[in-house]
Amino acid sequence: METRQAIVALGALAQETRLDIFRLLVRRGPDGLAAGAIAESLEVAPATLSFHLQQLMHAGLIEQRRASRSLIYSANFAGMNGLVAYLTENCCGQGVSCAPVCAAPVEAETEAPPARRARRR
Amino acid sequence: METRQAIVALGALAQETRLDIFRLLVRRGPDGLAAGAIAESLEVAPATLSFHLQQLMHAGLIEQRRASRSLIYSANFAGMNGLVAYLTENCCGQGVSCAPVCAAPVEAETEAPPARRARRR
DNA sequence: TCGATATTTCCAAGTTCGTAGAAATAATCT
DNA sequence: AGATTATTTCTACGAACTTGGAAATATCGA
Repeated sequence: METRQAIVALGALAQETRLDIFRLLVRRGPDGLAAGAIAESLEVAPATLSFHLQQLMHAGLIEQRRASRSLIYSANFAGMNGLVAYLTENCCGQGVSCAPVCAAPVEAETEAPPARRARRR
Repeated sequence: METRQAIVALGALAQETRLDIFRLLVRRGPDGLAAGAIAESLEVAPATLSFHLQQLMHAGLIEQRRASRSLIYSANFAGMNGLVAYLTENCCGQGVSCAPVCAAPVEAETEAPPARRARRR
């Protein structure tokens, strides 16, 4: 993922309503949710929701498909994967671990900065 | 990390100049870089740089320390860790993998890996 | 085709962000 | 103390963002 694209994705998630929308869709999984259902669930005006959905679409974080009259939105996990990958690759030190999910990311041999076990005072 | 804090951190990184600053500091490692050096390296006006540094500080993504007349800024890897943890936990499907570093997600602990014993959820 | 439903587009506020010149503050050196 | 260096704070302004009412568009059912 390029920096330009990462900035768009970060900006898309850096907004309360949009982050709520995205988290809702993530929890919903691949099935997704209709725009109307999202609007009702989060209590957002239709026009406002549509605006935010487009921002998330443009950021490559959600996908859209039509089911009859409804437009179903779902999280784009590949897109989110790309963002997390960008962050871990560009914004986390190589030696200094920044990946919380797995203990041994790539190379673990540099010194450990937060190693001192300061006992609680 | 709470959602409110995550939004602040995401917003801090969702800006070209600030992302440049942060990536520079990450590459620089724990030694960090003086404000003046950052301004020169990125060609940003001092007042503008100061504004962005405060945003990053407020987001908990960088740290500040004084060395003589200079203020040295360095990346806060723990803070970045918290952000990545929030994203993987809240914005990535459980079944659908979204962690690119390691293929097998291992019961992600909440935060603060090497610190004291982690709190139970 | 007509009416009903689901969303988007258009538009007009009000709000927040990004920028940088000038002045102020902090620390050091002679 | 006075001069010098390093950053921040104050300030202002244009740009970008957020919101939602009203109208337009798209699809479906009768």
